[in-house]
Amino acid sequence: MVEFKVWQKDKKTKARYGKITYNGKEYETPMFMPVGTQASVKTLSPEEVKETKAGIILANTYHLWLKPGDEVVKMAGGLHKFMNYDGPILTDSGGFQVFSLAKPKDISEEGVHFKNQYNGDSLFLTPEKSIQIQENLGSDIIMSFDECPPASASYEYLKQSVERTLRWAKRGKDVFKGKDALLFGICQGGAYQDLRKFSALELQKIGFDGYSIGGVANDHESKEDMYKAFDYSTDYLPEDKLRYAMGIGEPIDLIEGVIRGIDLFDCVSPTRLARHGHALTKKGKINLKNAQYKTDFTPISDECDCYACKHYTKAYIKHLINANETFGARLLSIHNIRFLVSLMEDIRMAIKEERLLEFRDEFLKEYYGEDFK
RNA sequence: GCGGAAUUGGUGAAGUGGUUAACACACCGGAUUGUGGCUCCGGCAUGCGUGGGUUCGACCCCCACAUUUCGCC
Repeated sequence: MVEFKVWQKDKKTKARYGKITYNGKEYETPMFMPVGTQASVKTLSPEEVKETKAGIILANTYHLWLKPGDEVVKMAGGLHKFMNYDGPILTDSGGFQVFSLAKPKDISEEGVHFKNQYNGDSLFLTPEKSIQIQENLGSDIIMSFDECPPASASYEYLKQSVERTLRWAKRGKDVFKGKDALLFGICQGGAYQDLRKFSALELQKIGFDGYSIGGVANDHESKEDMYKAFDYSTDYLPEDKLRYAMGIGEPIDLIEGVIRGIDLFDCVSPTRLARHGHALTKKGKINLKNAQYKTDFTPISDECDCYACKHYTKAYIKHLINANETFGARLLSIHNIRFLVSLMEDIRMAIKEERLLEFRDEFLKEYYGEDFK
């Protein structure tokens, strides 16, 4: 069972420092959670994930439902046993994937019809089914099934979508067994204050163990709108529950999110960037495919304490990426995850020392360069 | 020595007597935010072995030379 407590609130911002307890272990928040879509953080073993000091990892209802099937995972004894990970596991509801990966045939009050991406079968996912799958998976933090409309959706569409997502959230809560897991509601409403407020307050009437902020960072949404969505959501969410910004992982967004009162973030970016040859550093993102690194026999970062930086050079990792060796993606994934986890450590320290805004300015100046406003 | 074939960017190669030489790989950049695991988007031959000629116009036709390759003595 996951338990959460806020330990310290920042005086100048909405940031909070907190602790999650799980199986006798403590995990500090704000926290970044790596994504292990198909019961695996791509290219990494659970030991390597732990070595980055990441706590919670994500898995996906949508993918695991289709392959190998939640019943198989249940037979294996749940995700923790199946994938040999004893830390907390959060599962996404499949809401986002249904809209982003499958082409939904039709979205009705009852649920969503869509095609299985692997074999074209017609499938039907409902709020009840999503919760049931997540319980079969043995998830510790379960998401409500929501509709995730594009950032370009009209106010009218968002309004009716928010209302339906609330009804779906209620239906999910009604079938949720509540055994050893938390259930989160998902706040939607784009960048509209009234919709976010309505969504946040209505979700609380249903009552959840934590609240997610969804519909952010969708199709080229501006940062301004993303931060509005954060603010308009957290302004109306309870102080004593976890807040989770879904799919957010750019360093600047993590910092701005924490400032706006968010505790949890997840993102595919550290591992995807890694597979494409990019490394995150305090001086910005670098592309190891660039010719300049061919004979650069220094680590990605001198200050980084990750396995990749302690033992390997940019030139070697570049060679692995160029040669299409998976070890390159693995080293970069370790580094990038460690980078974001370490950024969160710095953020938590800054909250504790009451210098979060100063920390943000220093970080951004170094990350984006002197000319950053 | 004689006869045949070939010669297009880093590589493999398409190509037609008529404005900008296809495509692929490699290479050089960029992208990537609730993950379809090698993806997506750009750039990249001012030149078609060399030198002549024919033609309004030639990578494409003709001649010579060079190189490669095959066959024969």
